[in-house]
Amino acid sequence: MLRLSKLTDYAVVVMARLARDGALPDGQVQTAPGLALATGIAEPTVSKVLKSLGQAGLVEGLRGARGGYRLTRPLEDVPLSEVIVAIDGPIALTACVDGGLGSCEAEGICAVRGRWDPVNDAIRRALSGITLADLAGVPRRRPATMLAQLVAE
Amino acid sequence: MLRLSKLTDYAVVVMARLARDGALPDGQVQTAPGLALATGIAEPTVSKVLKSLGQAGLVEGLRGARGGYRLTRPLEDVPLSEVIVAIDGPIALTACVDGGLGSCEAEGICAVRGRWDPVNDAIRRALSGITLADLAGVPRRRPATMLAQLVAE
DNA sequence: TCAAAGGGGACCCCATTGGTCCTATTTAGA
DNA sequence: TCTAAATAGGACCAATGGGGTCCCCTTTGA
Repeated sequence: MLRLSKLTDYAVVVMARLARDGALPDGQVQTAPGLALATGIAEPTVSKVLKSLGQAGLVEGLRGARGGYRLTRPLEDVPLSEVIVAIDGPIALTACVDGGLGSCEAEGICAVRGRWDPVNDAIRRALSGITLADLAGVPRRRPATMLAQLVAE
Repeated sequence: MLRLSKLTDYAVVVMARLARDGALPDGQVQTAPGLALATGIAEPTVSKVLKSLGQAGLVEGLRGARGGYRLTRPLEDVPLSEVIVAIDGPIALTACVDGGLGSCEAEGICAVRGRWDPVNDAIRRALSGITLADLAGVPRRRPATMLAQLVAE
């Protein structure tokens, strides 16, 4: 169905919540349990998502008592593609692409070999053109009706 | 990993092969077993793919002895998005989107509710801009180096 | 009349993903 | 100095759904 993982969905929700609650760069932090409560997502799952986001540098985790998480960038500066990569790994629509040689038994006769690249590029571009600010309910710089056009540019 | 199904990959390969072997609109037909042999994909799988493509109107199946399949349109006129829809169903990145109300327990507090639409639109546009001719090794109207730009338009 | 082909399902298996849990490590505050 | 609260990291389990196979029916040319 060409769907992205639920975890990625959660990641967007969590980051949007961080922004809404003021956990901005150099701002106050929000704890994982708190975010779980606020978003309705199970606490262990929230933690898991935040860990991945932390490794990707999209959020900053402060350890210890009174610790928590906050964004490292405002939502407008976070393209959706980065979140997807952080959670799901590299964006590549087919196994062929990242597997290299030897991963496909039909290699010799495959008529489409190596031709998925433009597709992957197109998807990456589309997803890079959308920021988390577009997805969250926070103030946007442009009217909503223009989003589709922007996104398709 | 945001990947599309293997079946879709197979579908593209099979359709490219149909074109290459002259199974064009109003042309000769190719049998499923023959295509399996030519592509290296298992015969039952090829059949499965062709059935789906047939239901979507992308290929035409002629029954009976000397039957087989042929394209209903040249590859240039088949956007990749149609193939994906034929095999995988509607292009919708998240369960939220097509599930309607009641399918998400966090509905009340979800900050991203209903905001995935621009993402889905962007993906659809990107995939509609690529035709099977771009993916197959068949003669193209434009130099390969321009593909990425075209695709991203 | 037969054989070769497509049409439409049912069916099983397994890989991936979602989700949970446990154990370190860090750090503010009493 | 000690404790509690929090992140960091990873191991682990369960289930969904997709890949793949198979079967039976219908159609049709020879």
